[in-house]
Amino acid sequence: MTTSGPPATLRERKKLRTRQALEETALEIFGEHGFDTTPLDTLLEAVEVSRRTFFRNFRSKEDVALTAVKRLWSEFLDVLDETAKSGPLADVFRDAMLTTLDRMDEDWYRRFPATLRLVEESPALDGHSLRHCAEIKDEVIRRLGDPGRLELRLLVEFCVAAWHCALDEWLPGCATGELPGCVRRAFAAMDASLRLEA
Amino acid sequence: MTTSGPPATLRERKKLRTRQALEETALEIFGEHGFDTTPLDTLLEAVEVSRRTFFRNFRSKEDVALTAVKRLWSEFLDVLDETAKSGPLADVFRDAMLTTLDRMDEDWYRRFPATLRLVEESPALDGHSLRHCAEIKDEVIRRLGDPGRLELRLLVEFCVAAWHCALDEWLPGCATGELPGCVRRAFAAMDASLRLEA
DNA sequence: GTCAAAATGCCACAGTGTGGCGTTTGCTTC
DNA sequence: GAAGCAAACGCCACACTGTGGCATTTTGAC
Repeated sequence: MTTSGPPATLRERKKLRTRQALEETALEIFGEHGFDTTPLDTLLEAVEVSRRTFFRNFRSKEDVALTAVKRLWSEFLDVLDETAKSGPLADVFRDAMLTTLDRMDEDWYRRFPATLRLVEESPALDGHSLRHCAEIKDEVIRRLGDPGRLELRLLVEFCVAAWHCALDEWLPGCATGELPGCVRRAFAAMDASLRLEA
Repeated sequence: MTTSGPPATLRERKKLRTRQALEETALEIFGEHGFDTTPLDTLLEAVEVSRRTFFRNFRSKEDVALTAVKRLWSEFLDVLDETAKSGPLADVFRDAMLTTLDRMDEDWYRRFPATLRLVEESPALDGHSLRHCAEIKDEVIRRLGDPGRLELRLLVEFCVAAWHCALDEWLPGCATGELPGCVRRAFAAMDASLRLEA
């Protein structure tokens, strides 16, 4: 990430440790026994924290499972704020995503595919994921121009769709270095898709 | 709807009545007191059915609130099965949607906007709605061609995005006759959106 | 060392969704 | 029309998620 200066105080470091332990263990346990079928208590016992503490760190059971996804989009918005917007907005979106992917660390590339597999298996998790994605779309729109502009809304929706298609292509193999290629292919196909005939 | 021959037996009619009463009353009550803030029990007491009976008719609290949305997409798939697919697939999608809208009755045009307003207010409902939409997208893709085809996936995502934009434009006024116009405008804007510049 | 603030744990509660089981109600057959 | 059968229903109890109150421990500051 960009601006994650290591917390000075011992208290903050401790709190961060339990947060990370929850995120990490959540992926392990949910990945092994399924998200819907594993009670939250199983995670709490494994990390040895009370329910109260958990809900002070995460809004819901889904939240802790989706940290990798949220981190990606959070970074994406940061990148978007930094970059100069010029030329075709679809290219701006694609390049911002490529930059974002470049900034993700090794640990993220291990957690992210695991998260996607959880999302595939659990409708509840998928719903949460889609909902979060919708919020991000609104933010992206606000950063790219006039939110009331119909074409802009369509464009952002389409870019996110291309991103999801790229993920679908990438997920089976999950080779870290291939994701940018999948993204480029998906964005390159956007034009042809509109002209697709039966 | 198309193939809804009125149920012959008394038992089926009775069951249908409670189903409809639940759907109708749900929109009233949730619309008045909010979806998240209204317990399911309030609905159950109003319609005078037990929780057990409710969950035999609907999968969840969200389910009963989204019946109008589900009915739309169900009809849309039916229309898609009936129509001949030729020419640009984006046009096929748009025309199928226009046909679907034409088939909806007056009652639906009263419930549907009310449902959309509920979805706007409740993240949980929105998540369920988006999840259902994703399932429909897969069905549509299967009906339009090769599910593995990247361009096809993109196209369907884009068409659904256009539909949602049409709804956003329509929702404030909600005049029944204007929805087709909103749909045409949104689909007409698709081409320009890809070429949008900063 | 002391005191204030923050984080935690424990307890109780509301709300959603599921399963078992006995009872009612409508359908069928004689 | 009466008996038998199956579907729908209501009641009860339970598991799971998420929230609020409150006492306790831990940490940082003076």
